[in-house]
Amino acid sequence: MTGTTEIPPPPWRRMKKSARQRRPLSQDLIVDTAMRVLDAEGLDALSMRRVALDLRTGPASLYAHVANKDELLELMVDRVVGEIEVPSPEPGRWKEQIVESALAAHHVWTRHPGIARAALANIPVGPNSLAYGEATLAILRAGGVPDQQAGWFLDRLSLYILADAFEESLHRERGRDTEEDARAYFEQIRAYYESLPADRFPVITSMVGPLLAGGGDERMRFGVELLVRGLATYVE
Amino acid sequence: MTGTTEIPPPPWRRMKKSARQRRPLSQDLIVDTAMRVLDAEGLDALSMRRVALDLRTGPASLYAHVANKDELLELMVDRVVGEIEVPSPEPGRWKEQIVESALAAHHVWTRHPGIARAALANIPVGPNSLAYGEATLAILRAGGVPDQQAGWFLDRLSLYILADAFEESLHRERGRDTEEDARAYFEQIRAYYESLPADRFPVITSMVGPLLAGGGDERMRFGVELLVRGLATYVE
DNA sequence: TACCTGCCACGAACGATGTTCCCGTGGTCA
DNA sequence: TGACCACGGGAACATCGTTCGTGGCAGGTA
Repeated sequence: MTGTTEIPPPPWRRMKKSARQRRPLSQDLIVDTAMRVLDAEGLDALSMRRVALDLRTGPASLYAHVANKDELLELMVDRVVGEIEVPSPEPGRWKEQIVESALAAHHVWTRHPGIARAALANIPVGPNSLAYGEATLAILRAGGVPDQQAGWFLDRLSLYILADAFEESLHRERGRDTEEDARAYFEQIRAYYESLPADRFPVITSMVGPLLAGGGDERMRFGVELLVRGLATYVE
Repeated sequence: MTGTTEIPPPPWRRMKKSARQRRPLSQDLIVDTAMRVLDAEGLDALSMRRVALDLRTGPASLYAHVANKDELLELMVDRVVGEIEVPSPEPGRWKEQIVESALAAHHVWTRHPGIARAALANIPVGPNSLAYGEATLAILRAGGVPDQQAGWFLDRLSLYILADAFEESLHRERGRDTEEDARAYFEQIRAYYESLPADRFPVITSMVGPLLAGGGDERMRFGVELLVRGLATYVE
C-alpha cells in the first residue's frame, strides 16, 4: 500500500528451522540435488536420506514429488542424456562422427559416477534419449548403413558405452581412479601374470605387455572402432 | 566293538534343531547354497539372510567363512566362469570359434540371473578366468590377430558379454522375460514410436520395424559379429 | 471472517539389509 | 580336568526405502 514499506518480521517470530533459507520442494529441485550428490559422492552414496539431508528435509518429503527411488534415477538418467550432443550428418565421414560422438557420450556418462548402471536396460523413450537416437540414426543412414543394421547398431553401441562407463565407476569405487592408484594396481596384476606357470598359460605369459597396455580411454576407443569397422562391412 | 551295533540315540535326547539334517558350514557349502538361491530367485533376492535361511543358520554364521558379501559374489563369479568352455584353436575358423564361444559364454552367464553384474570390473585372476582368457587368446593368436589387438579384444568382448547378460537379467526383473510379456512391452514401445511426430523424428518413425526387430539373442550375436568383423580388419 | 478442503512437509515407524559383538558349546590338547 | 580355540548364531547396530499419520498452511467458499 502507498507509503508503507515491507519490513521483515520481528526476530522473535521463529521460523521452522528447515524453512529458513530454502526453496519449496519440487521434482526439479530434488533431481538437481540428487545430481549434485551423485557427482560429489557417486551412485552408492546416493540415498533418499542423503538427498533429503541436502534439502534440509526428511526423506519422506521426497515421495510427494517422485514415486520412488527408481523414478528418481530415471529422471537423473534423462538429465544426463540431455547433456549428450550429437552432430549433424556429414555422410563422407560417418564413421569418424560415430566414433567421436560415442566418445563424447561416454565422457558425459563418466562425469556422473555410476549413473550409467541406472541407464542399462532402458529402451529410449525420454525426450533426450529420443533426440540422441534420432541424431545418431541420421548419421548412420546418411552413411549408407542398411536400416536393420543401423537399428541394432544403435542398441549395441549404447550398451557398450554404458557398460564401459559403469565399469569405470566400479574401478573408481574400488580406489583405482587416480593414475597412481591405477598404476599400483596394474603393477600387482602384471607381477601376478608374470608369475603364472608358462606351461599352463603360454599365451598369457607371453603377452603380458599387450594385455596391460593402455588406459581406459584407449580401450574404450578401441571397442568403438571395432564396432564401427564391423558395421562398415555391412555397407555396400 | 565286537558284538555291539550302532543304535540311534534315544528319542528324548534332543538335538539342536538346526543341527538336524545338515552338514557343517564351509565356504564351498555357502557358495553352493548361494548359487541355488541365485538361480531360483535372481541376484536381487540373494542376501546373507536368505542364504543363511537355506542353510538353517543365522546370517552371522556365514562370516566365519566369507569376509563379506562382496567376497561371496566373487566366489560365485569364479564358479560361473568355471562353467564356460572354450575350444582348442582351429586357425582357419578363428572368427566362427570366437562367435560360438562368446555366445556359449553369454548363455552360461544368463543361466545365473544377474551375476554378470558382479563380474563387471573384475580383471581375470581366478583360475577359471585365467583358463578362459588363455584359451580365447590362443584362438586369436592362431588366427593371426596381432597381440595388442588380441589383448584388448579379450577385454572388450568380455565387457560386452557381461553387459548384455546383465541387461538381460534387468529385463527379466522387470517382468519382460516371457515371450508374451516381452511382446506386450515391445508393442507398447512400437505404438509409442509410431506416435512420435514425424517431423521431429523422421528417421526413428521411418524405421520402427528395424529398431524393434529381433530378440535379445539376435542382437547379442549381431554385436559379437560387429566386434569380430572389426577385429578381422586388423589381421593382415 | 470463519470454516473447510486439499496438499505438502516430515517425524515416526516398519520391514529389510550387511555386518559386528558377544556368548555358548564342543572339541582338542596338555 | 582345565584351558584354549574355533565355530555357530542370537542380539544388536547402523543404514536403507518406503508407508503411515498428523500438523500446518494456503486457497476457496459461504
